[in-house]
Amino acid sequence: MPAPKRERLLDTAEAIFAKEGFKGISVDRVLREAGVAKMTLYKGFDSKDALIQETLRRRGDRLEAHLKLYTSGANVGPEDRILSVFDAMQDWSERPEFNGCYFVNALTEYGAVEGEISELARAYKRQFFNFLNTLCKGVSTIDPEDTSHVLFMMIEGATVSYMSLDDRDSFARARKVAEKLLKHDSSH
Amino acid sequence: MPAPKRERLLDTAEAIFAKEGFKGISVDRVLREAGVAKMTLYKGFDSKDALIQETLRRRGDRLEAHLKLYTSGANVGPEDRILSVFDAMQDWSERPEFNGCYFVNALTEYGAVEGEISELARAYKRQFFNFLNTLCKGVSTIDPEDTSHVLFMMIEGATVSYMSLDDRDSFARARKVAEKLLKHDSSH
DNA sequence: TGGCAGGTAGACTGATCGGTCTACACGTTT
DNA sequence: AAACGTGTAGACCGATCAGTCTACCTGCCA
Repeated sequence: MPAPKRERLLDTAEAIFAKEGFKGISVDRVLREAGVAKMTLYKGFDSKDALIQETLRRRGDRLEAHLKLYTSGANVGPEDRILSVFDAMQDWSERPEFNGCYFVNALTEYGAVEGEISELARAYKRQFFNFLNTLCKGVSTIDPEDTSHVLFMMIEGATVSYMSLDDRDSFARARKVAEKLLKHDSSH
Repeated sequence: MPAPKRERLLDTAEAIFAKEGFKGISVDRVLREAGVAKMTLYKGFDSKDALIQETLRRRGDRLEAHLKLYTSGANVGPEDRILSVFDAMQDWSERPEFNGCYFVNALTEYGAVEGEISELARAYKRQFFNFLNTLCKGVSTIDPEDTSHVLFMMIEGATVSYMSLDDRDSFARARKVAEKLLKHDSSH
């Protein structure tokens, strides 16, 4: 499959899946909106599930790059590096393709049955947690294990609050809580 | 439709929808597992969507009763009332029917299109937020608006962490953070 | 005991699903 | 220009979807 068609197909698929879920969307719908023929899809991918898996990988890699962009400043302290994750997620959530966490959404539809999709989704969530965990290990005054779990919870919670209550300030609010926690933890 | 069949149908439907999502589940599957005939379903409900709506209402009412059970103690201070929401959710999450938030899950599949299902799901999330908000108004030393949003985020985040990282301690962890916040906020 | 009514089983319908097959269009090579 | 090969369009396939229809069963009242 020529690269531009493949790109268009994956971009369209990811956009639709993100907004409207996976199982309820037909491949015909994706094909129609992408302007791509069915054989073109099935030459490049084994199945609809394989297409979904590839959109998960692409989104995961894109999110990872986005996070690293925000947290890899040279002259920033470890606490600020952590706080900038919240800025990164706020920016991420303002993109039109955002509709809650793509991987969590995949898990609600595929998590009950073992399979490559649920494994991929879980792997990317663990990867995000490990990313937070590594950042926390740079701060000597906190328990990295506990704090990274708390940070993970706050970011996931901000995501859900953003979506289900239309709370546009959720990430800023979560960031403030994180600031408080990073300060207070160091005081005992 | 006789009451016991209706109950069995709704219980089975809710259990399957909770574990495996909505759109990917056929009414035939629900019928088979409930041991109920198709006509019995369609005498009692207009459509699959109407059945889903009723499961949302039932679960919402059940969760509300569960929360009130935990938070309506007579001789409990307002802070402890708030903290007991985390105990309630931990208990709730240990039930076999738990698989993340039923309403958030419904929103990931139906949230993009206006409809009765997404409206119901959003309404129950707002109701939960309002419940937290009311509890917060009983504590004079905090900003109820801000705190209830933060509590909402933490509970939703604990739910996602529980599901996607298999973090069985997420609600206890979130409760500890809430304790800290309720104390610290009162000190300035 | 006869007849009526409510409820149920499961065959059936048209639409739509994921996936395949075929016929052809077009750029490249000779 | 002729022959070839890659890639595409869309008809097509069996399976399955949500929802309906019909034939029957069963309990109830006369």
